[in-house]
Amino acid sequence: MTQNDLDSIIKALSNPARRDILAWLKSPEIEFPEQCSNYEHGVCVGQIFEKAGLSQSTVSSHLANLQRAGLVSSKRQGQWVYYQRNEECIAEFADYLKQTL
Amino acid sequence: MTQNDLDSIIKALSNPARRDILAWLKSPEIEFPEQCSNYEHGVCVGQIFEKAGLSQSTVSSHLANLQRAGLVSSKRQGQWVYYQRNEECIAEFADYLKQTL
DNA sequence: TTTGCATATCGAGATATATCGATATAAGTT
DNA sequence: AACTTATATCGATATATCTCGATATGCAAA
Repeated sequence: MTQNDLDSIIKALSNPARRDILAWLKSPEIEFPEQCSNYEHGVCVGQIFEKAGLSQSTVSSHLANLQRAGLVSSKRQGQWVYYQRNEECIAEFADYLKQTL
Repeated sequence: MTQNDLDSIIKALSNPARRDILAWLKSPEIEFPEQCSNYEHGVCVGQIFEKAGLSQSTVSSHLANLQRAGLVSSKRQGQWVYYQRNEECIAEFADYLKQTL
């Protein structure tokens, strides 16, 4: 974990909307019951948008931010783009912080 | 740990200068060998200021920020104010994050 | 009480972040 | 091809953060 990785992750987490999104993605079935498709690759942007109470562009921007930090990954399926947590990165970050903070 | 606590802690940690200071305070004897007094209550502002490469007022502001977040505590001894890590708060935060992130 | 040192606070300017609406892109539908 | 839906990008504005120098405050020494 480089200082740059750490920096982008902490900055990503420093925004409450992004923390909310990351938390919601822990339980997609519970947090996004409206979604028609399965949760194999996570939750699509529209679902998150509806729940977030922010504009579509803002939500998209937050998701891009989380992805740049490595905290989530995305997969396009037709018109939709699904986002899911990158548990490996998240765990590594939490461990690193517990170790070094 | 309330959402407010979490928010102020993460925001405090989102700045690299503040992360540096917090890291330095882990090993005062090594990082601040210049300090004349003992490290009982931590390190005084002037020492941190000299190491940080930032203005005195900026360093003071960063320390106040860390303290508001609960990550450090301060004790005045005569003219000097000593800052030290609040290990309890730091550990609680790291655990909370590992649990809930 | 005046002077000097250590730290905190204030006000201003610069940079970063959050947010939105408008629009572009990508894919599916008719 | 034209139209609709889903998402991303762009440009603008508002707010927050970082940083500084100047100054205030707290304390100690002369």
